[in-house]
Amino acid sequence: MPARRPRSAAATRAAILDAARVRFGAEGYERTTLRAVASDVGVDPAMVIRYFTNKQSLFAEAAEFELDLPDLRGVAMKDLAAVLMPRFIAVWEKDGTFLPLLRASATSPQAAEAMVRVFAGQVVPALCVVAVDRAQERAALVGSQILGLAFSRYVLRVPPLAEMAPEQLARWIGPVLEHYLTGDPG
Amino acid sequence: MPARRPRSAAATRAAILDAARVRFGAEGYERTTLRAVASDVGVDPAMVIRYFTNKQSLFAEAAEFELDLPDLRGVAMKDLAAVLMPRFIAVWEKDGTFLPLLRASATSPQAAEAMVRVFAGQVVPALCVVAVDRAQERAALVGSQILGLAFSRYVLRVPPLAEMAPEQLARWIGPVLEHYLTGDPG
DNA sequence: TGTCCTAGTCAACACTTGTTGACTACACTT
DNA sequence: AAGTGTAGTCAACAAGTGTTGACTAGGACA
Repeated sequence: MPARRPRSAAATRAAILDAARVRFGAEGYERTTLRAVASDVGVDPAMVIRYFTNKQSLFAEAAEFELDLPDLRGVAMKDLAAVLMPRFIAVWEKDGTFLPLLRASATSPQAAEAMVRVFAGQVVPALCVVAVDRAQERAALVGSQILGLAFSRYVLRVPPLAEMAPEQLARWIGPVLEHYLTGDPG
Repeated sequence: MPARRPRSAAATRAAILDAARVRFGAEGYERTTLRAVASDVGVDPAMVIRYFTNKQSLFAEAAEFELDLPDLRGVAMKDLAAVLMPRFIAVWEKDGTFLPLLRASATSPQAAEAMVRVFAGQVVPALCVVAVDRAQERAALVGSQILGLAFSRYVLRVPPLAEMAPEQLARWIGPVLEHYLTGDPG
């Protein structure tokens, strides 16, 4: 019998959560199996249920995250992208929680709702201080571009976008954000 | 025994394909079951296999589509969005083949590749006639915005975007396309 | 030493899925 | 009326899923 060296409950719970994030992020909700997550951690599948009761609950916890957008007051319109882009990229690439949610939201209505909540709760407020009118509309447009970028870069891996440097990306996106936030279409 | 009224093979095949498109579009690849598709058509699951041999093949056939982008030569830059947007929206809303592919590409590498192929084979060439240099890069950026829009509007159903009129959408997007196709960031 | 609590395993359940192969009703030919 | 090809059904398999409940090693404490 190989010596069984029990860690603390909190440690395994955290390990499971981490593994789940990676798997959900790489393979999406349905293709991620509890058995795979468990085996990543080197633990019995039953443990996953013990600590998270459900696959759905596990996902819900794995997909919760903070964007931590900086305060945009006092940032010049033309510098907006340069300020925001690094933050977005950091969140995207932490292989933490964004990708799982993005992937899952394509097929799961609940995940889609969660995504909308993140958007409404964190992106819209941050942009409200720079968009004078029709904030919802403007923020949604900004969101659509940001989301499309994430999808093209990390999910589809469209060559030119997947390899583009963050600064270059910011230079392209900058005028677009400016347009969405201040432009005035009929 | 209720009278069994066999249709032509081609007819059922087509019916199955249609049902599959709807299901794949609404629920994604993994959550779509052959049994559900079959029951939509009112037929035995075995028929689906008989005509398509595989779930994967069924999907592959269901997700093949033509964008039929118009020839953009002679279209003024400022009218580009007004020309393109209706075409995109038509394809998106036909509940034909775009949504299945978009949804599936979030979790299936093959679907993602298929999406990239559509993009490289149909979007890039159409835009090449209006983008002078760095066509790949410019087209990819345009694609990211278009994709993000589709995702926000049809998958996430972000309120302001889901309900926006196509013309309004075109007015917002217009300057962005123009920027991506003609702008010059360091 | 004996007794709990806790982190963990084990084996199995109930169910769903894609897929198969053998069978059957129907309609048209002869 | 007999026969034949085709559109379709039926029942089942094999594999994999989330989930459960009963059990066990191992340290802490009395």
